[in-house]
Amino acid sequence: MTIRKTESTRELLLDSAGELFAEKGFDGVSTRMIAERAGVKLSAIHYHFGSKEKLYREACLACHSRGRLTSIGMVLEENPMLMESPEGQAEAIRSTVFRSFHDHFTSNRPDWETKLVIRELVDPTAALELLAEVVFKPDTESSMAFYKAVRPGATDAEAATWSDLLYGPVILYKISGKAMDLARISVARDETFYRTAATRIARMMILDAGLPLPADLA
Amino acid sequence: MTIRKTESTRELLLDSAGELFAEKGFDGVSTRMIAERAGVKLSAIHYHFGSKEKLYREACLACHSRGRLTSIGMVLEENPMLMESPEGQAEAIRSTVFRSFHDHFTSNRPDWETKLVIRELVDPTAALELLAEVVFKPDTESSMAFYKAVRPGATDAEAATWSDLLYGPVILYKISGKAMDLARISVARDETFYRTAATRIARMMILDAGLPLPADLA
DNA sequence: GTCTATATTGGGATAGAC
DNA sequence: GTCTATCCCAATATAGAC
Repeated sequence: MTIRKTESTRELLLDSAGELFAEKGFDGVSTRMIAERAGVKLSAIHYHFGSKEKLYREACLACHSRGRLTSIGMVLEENPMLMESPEGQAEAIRSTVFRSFHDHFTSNRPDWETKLVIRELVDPTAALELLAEVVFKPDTESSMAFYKAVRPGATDAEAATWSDLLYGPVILYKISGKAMDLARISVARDETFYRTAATRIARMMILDAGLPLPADLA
Repeated sequence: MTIRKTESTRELLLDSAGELFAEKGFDGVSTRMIAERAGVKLSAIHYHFGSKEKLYREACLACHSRGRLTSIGMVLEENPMLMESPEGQAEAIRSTVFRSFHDHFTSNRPDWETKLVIRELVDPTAALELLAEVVFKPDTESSMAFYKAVRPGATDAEAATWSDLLYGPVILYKISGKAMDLARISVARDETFYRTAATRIARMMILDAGLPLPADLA
């Protein structure tokens, strides 16, 4: 989009394909559209990737490695001391929620890089199995482990439903933007809106885990 | 699938189309697949509906009229007295959440009837505008009005984010089932799981609205 | 209203020159 | 590695007999 002169044909194709697949899904995009947007010839796709399906898989993996979804496991890895007090645990939740929202809505990263991964949740293709192993499984495991550490008696189902609420809302906001704009014209999905949402979710998740509420979330 | 002998060709096509569109999306389904599943000839589609796109629109509308998503507006209409006490308001939330989960996961209604509507949230087609007016707008308006009645000082954005959390989780569960099964094989999405989820969400939403928690949600 | 063709387009993929 | 030209098939849609 900007300084693409230096990008290789392969990278141009990956970018174009990622954008289009994220927006319209695998079936909604033709190889001709991808080639045209990339400014290369159709046959380049098959030369570099072999098939449309393989290009799709490559795009999923590329966008995963470029734009990782924030997980509570990442936050705890960066600052392991957070686990040592209820206040720290609450902060880990707050940080995870706010960083997730930042990743998706206020960072300047192109949004197809995560949207494509999330799309597989909803519209599973053959790439889902791969992504589940590399992305979804580690993330849910880290948040379920966190919840069980905080509430030792919890069942798997309880940990899972808590974990779902940690990531679910941001996923839904990421995916269903157009419908929201149509449904309520009075509420703009701007930075303030997402801060309001993140605040509410962080507060609810911290309280529901039985942890003390940080002052800035009251 | 069961007693379809008496259904008209038109109804057979609507059912088959609804099921397939809900599962694979507009682009993922061919008219041939629809006709074959319905047990009718391809040309019947164009005779009865004119085009694939018109059939899709009809299917969206049909499934909406058959399987309405539970909204807090419906609950309050059925029992207006609930608004008259904080306990009643809390019960309205509890009832909305549990009925939503029942509609989607434990009723014996075919799930394409709501899944197709929800899919438009994620994969907008030309039908989205119509559905936003008929489905999404009334539902979000009723829940935002409810929140504002409970918390008079609330902003539009606050009401909107609360409303999103009321319906969001069940939508996400409805849509991303396959990915969840792959991501955590230890947790079955059975009736117990969904009861756990509904309990947690109802509890969080009631507390976050500043209302008293019913005894059965502790 | 339902059938059997068939028209027509657009899709993914390939061959072979350069 | 990239180009042009083309193959082959599946898709939507239509025509016209019954």
